[in-house]
Amino acid sequence: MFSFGGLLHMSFTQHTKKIALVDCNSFYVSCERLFNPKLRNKPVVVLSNNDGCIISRSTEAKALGIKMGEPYFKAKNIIIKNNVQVFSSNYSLYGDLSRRVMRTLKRFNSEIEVYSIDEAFLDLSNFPDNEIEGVGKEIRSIVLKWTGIPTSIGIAKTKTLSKVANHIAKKKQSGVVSLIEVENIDPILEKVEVNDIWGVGKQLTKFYHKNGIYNAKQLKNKSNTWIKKSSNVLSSRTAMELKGISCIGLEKTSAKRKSCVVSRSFGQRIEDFQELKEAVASYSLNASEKIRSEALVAKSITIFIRTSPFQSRYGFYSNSKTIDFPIATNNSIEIVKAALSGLETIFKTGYSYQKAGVLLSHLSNSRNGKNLFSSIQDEKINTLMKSIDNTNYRYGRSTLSLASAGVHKKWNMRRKHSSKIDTADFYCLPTIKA
DNA sequence: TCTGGGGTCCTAGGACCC
DNA sequence: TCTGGGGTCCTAGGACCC
Repeated sequence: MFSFGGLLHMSFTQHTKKIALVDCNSFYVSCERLFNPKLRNKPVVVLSNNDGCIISRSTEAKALGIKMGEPYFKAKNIIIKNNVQVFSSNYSLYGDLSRRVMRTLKRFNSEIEVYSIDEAFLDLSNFPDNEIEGVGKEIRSIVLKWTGIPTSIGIAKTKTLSKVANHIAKKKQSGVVSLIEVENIDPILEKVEVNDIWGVGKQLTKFYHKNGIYNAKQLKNKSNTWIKKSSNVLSSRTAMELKGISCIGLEKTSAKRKSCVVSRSFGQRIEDFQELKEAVASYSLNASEKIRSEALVAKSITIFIRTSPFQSRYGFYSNSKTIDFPIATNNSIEIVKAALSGLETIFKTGYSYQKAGVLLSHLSNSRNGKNLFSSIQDEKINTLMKSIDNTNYRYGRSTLSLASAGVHKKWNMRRKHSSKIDTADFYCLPTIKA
């Protein structure tokens, strides 16, 4: 009896599930700071594409009251008054640094889930409970030392709880919070507002508030059947996870993606059909190239255009058209052709277009199910696509393009504040003046 | 003047079948 | 005149994430 109980206890402590969420602090700002140490301890923001919104803020910028996602022009006053440093986003830099961070994390457990450009879940169940906080601190300091990127780490029994822990860690000096050995987490959950829970967005917040649920403790204690009945399975999963029951597994193998979108807001509004065609052709080329690089083919394409939803005085117009390919493809020429024919059907004159995009969907592996009709013609096209991709890889995107994608690209997005740092491009190395 | 982009999953409801 | 019911599959749209 005794030994049985002991065994049970042992196996239990050994296998306590421990999920860490490692999240880079103000990631894009941290990346810019890495190459410009003068930015340390100063307010810095990074803008979205087209210099539209603020999507990353340093602690100092947050303290000034600059909001996440706020349009740049609305925050301009605060920015100028406080000499906030502003950067256009530089995704090739951030992507590169992200890979360095992830590579470092893999040293602690090769099976990690890279959840986004600046976040990863790690399974740390193999470490003893009472050492877990120390392990977290170790991870944090190694990542900082090897990549220069500061992180926050939350550790708990489920992904949702590790998000909560991470939320708290962000405000702590040590940057690491573990809920593993906390006997009763209710007092902690009580301080977490329901809208700050992972998986609870605007609509659910509204719904929960209507039902008297304002914090994570209240959601945790709500009956599961009620949640499932009045909301959906995702919500009930969230609640279970708050209870400490793991329902959302780690996705260690990066699954093949199912769709691929390329869309942009224009630097200037477009009224001219010809220009719109150029933009759509250019996005189609990008999307085709992307799926080719992942050895995927698309079964269908959706083209969409719209005017600005913020300037209704000219009338709002938004439309899309989906076209199926007879045979799944990743051939640029075919994809551009379909995109332009789709565009013809939805374009209306008299509107000032603000944004367009293409969505390739029903993606599948290009090597499986080679179709019966593949011919010498197809082989030729494949060879052509390959050489376009190689050339563009070597000499920069859009060295080789299709005429329909245009040359002048008046619609190209604004990037007034780029740091122009590209860790993968020799010509972008910073120059040092003697 | 100026408001991002790229994903995933779930569900309701329609189409279709027997 | 009366006009079933249950199952599956697919898709569009919504909600959420970063």
